[in-house]
Amino acid sequence: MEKVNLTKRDELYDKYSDKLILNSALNRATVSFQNNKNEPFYRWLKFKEGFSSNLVNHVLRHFGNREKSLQVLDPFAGSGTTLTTSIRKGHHATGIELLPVGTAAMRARLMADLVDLQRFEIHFNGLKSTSLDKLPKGTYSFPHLRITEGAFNGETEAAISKYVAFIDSIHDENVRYLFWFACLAILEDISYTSKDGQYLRWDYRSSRPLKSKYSKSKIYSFQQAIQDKLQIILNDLRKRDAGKFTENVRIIEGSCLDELSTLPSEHFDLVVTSPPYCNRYDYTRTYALELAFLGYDEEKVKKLRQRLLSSTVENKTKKDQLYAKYAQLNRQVFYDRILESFSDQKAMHEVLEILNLARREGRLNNNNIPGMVENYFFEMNIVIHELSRILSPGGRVYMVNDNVQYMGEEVPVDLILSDFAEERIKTLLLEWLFDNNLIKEPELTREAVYQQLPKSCDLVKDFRMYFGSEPDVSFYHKDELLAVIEIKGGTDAAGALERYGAATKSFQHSLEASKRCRNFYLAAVFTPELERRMNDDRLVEKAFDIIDILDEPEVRSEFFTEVFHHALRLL
DNA sequence: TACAACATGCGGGTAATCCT
DNA sequence: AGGATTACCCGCATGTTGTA
Repeated sequence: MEKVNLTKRDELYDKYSDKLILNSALNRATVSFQNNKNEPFYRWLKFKEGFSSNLVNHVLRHFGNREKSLQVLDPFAGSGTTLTTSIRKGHHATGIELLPVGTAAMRARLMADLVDLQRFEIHFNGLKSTSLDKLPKGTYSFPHLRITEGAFNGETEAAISKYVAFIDSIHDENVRYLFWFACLAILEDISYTSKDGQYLRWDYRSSRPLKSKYSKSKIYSFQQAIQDKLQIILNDLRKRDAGKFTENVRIIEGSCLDELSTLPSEHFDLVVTSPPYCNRYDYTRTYALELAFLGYDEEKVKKLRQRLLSSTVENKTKKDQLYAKYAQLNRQVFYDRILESFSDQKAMHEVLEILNLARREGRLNNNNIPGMVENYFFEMNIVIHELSRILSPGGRVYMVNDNVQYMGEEVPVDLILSDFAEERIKTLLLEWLFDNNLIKEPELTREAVYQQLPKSCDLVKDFRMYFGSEPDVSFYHKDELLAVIEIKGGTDAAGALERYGAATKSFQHSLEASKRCRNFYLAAVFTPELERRMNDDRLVEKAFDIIDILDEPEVRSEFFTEVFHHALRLL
């Protein structure tokens, strides 16, 4: 075995070991499309990469019953499960999606609100009563890409042509769109291909020269598939809910790397999303049939591949264009901060070093893997920073992701991304200080803080606040230490005492530095034993539940009162 | 036994570098 | 200089395994 240095990833695991939890309510079926495949509306397009409406419902329940309707965002909206599920519960939803297959599915959902049911049925009955072979041929031929060539047998290919000619004669725009979408949704079923992670896998019956004999379970005839699909759509249309989707959903077609920066700060309460994984899957290839049907040629497909969040070995870096974009927006500081936190991510750089070494020694099966991993985290870092800017106080992000392995090296995607996101509570403190005009530095603006958290900050009346790691936050008046805050986000009860133990060291230091110092302990879990220990030690002036601070305005204001009024006497 | 947000590999073309 | 060799990029494909 080769000798590798795993410390940086081990350190990251240690840092977050008490925050990792297993939740048996969220299983494989929930976080994938499986739970959705028989659900009305969701089942129109088999969007394998999606998660289920169950997951979104779980998150909405977990987020708690709020009086007001929430602003929900999905920056990687896909076929729109987050949006559809959220508005059903009375919320407002915004979705960003670049893959045209996804936006087509969401457009179909909009049409579902608008379409005239009777006219849909008339055309459906018309189609059922005539055999497709008897219809005129028309001029349409399926615009194949290189990698879709030979995906259909002759009969199916002809049927598609005739069907497209048939729907061209439908005058009602909404009905026509849904009929067109039905065809898009059955392309895989009627082809020799199946979507298989990174590429299309071909059935042995196709005319392609293949090394292995893969047998697709069932290849449907066009007539059968289209009728089944239209029937499902018709059944679901009868369950539509009076235009709610159209009224309460906003769909943005584009890349969230471009679009998030156009959204207002502190606007969204909840983000539920599933970004692409760092796993080499190339959706421009698995969705090649659909893209061809949508009119994408080779060139357009290539361009689309490069615009998507980097998750394939063929993605080139977007650093330069993102720099140019933020320069144009006059937000270089934000971009620089992202660069900084990116270069500070030691576990990721540990992985990159190992992968680059392997590449130099010829041990990688594809030499673009290090570049892909780097691009992925750089772009995701931008997404996370933008999300933190547009999230309202108390807002949360729920993200489905997975860790990956290359050459046996695990990349802890979840932890790296958590680390990027951890500054939320510090931002909250700064926000409160701004609200109460307690910040002295005139050049430190609210916008600047969202872009870059300062390491320290001068407050009025000779007070000063420092951000660090041990302690997380400290307050001085002139040279005297007056208060420190330790933040422990772990959620498992078993680790509660261990986390407190680590914090006591920092508390003891602060008391040695200044007897008047007040210690605040913020944790996500309090056990009876922990309460007893804190009572005995008398190190902690006051303890708060992090979740309560984030969620309950009264607790938050009590926390601020304790810190700024009682401990610091700043007010 | 079919199915997977799973994991790893290969061939051909071109650019870069080496060698005489 | 220019032919030979190597490195790298790009596009496309197959192999493996746990689970329901």
